[in-house]
Amino acid sequence: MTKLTSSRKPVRDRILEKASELFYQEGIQNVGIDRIISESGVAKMSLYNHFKSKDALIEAFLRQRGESWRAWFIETVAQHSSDPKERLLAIFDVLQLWFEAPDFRGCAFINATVELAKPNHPGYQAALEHQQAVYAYILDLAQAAGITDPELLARQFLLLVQGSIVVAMMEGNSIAAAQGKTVASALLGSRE
Amino acid sequence: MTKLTSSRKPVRDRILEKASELFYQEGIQNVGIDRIISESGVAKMSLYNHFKSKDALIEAFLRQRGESWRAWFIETVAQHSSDPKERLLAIFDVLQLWFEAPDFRGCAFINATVELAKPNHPGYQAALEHQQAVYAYILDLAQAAGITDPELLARQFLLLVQGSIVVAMMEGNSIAAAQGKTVASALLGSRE
DNA sequence: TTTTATGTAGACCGGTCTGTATATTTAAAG
DNA sequence: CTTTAAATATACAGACCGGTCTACATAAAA
Repeated sequence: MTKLTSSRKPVRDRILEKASELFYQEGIQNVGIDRIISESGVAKMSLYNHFKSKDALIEAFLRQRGESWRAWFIETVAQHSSDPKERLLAIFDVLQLWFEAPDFRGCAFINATVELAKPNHPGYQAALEHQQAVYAYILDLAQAAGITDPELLARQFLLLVQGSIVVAMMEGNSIAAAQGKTVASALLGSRE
Repeated sequence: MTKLTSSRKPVRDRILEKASELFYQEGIQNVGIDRIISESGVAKMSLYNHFKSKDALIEAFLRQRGESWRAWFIETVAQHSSDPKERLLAIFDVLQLWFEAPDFRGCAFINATVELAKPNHPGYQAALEHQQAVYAYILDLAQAAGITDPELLARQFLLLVQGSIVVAMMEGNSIAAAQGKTVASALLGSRE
């Protein structure tokens, strides 16, 4: 008969999945290796077989989360509209959806830079690359929308996005998203 | 003769001073009690004589830093201009000054909420109160400037301020301040 | 001078942390 | 059936953590 434990998925995936959940939810430093292995039902040696250290696991967590978050975000924005300019505004509708998720606890990458503190940590670089990727995505939208000086607008939007995330996290509600959208509207409107 | 050690200032002040420096610079969780006592030249029992626990020390650090930061910020903005509307823009000039300080490592209160994670931590509430105080200050300026719907503008500015801080911290430079100011200008301009 | 308060020095405690070593089981491939 | 690779369970090392305890030094107040 098949195993009773939840060992359907490969061991590595189960470790990374549980680590992602705990790291994001409770903070990287507040979650120990023992928590991860016990809650994912895996032996400690299996973890160190797939990841050479906790730092390596942290980096894997950040890189995987970066990819999946951006995929979700870009896809959801695309579903809101096909017009680039409308998509720029839809960014804040999608942010609001995110903020309202019960497990929302801010941006994993901002949080990681705060917690890891040292810029030479492998996870720190992953966080920077994520922020660059988000900027590149907004820049794409701005260029597709025919905005003059799209780089400036993308940077302005980046500030608004990050500001909304931080305020939403600290306050524990989603009203920052709608307020960010009003600023975004003003920025787009002042260019016509 | 007077003591050779740097025991000019009261013990409690020396502890709090060094704790503030280390907590902000390297992160609360990355700094242990032993570091604080050794670098401030104080006995461990003295620390626990003045603060009942590390958590209490963290809270004291945040409350003291909140007061002194806001005092510096408000004063420096005031020096930039006496006109309320110009002061709203000067916010971002002062932010830039802050970002360029060699020891800048983001907002101690955002960082604290990320690190402490648990909203029932005594330091978490202190961080929320700081954010409220900053909002109240911006609201004051907006009202003095005769802005219509000053509450909305203050919230919009709060997003910009927090966004600028986060981006400046992650990137390690101060260009987010000037870009935040362009958004602030657009917001004020679109109201005339 | 004696008392009292404050600070120092350092050992020490229980607990937790990351990471390793070892011995055993499982299961698939030959 | 045998071999081989992967996962398990568990003990353990070594460091570090927050926090307590005790013994001693200092200095001002009585």
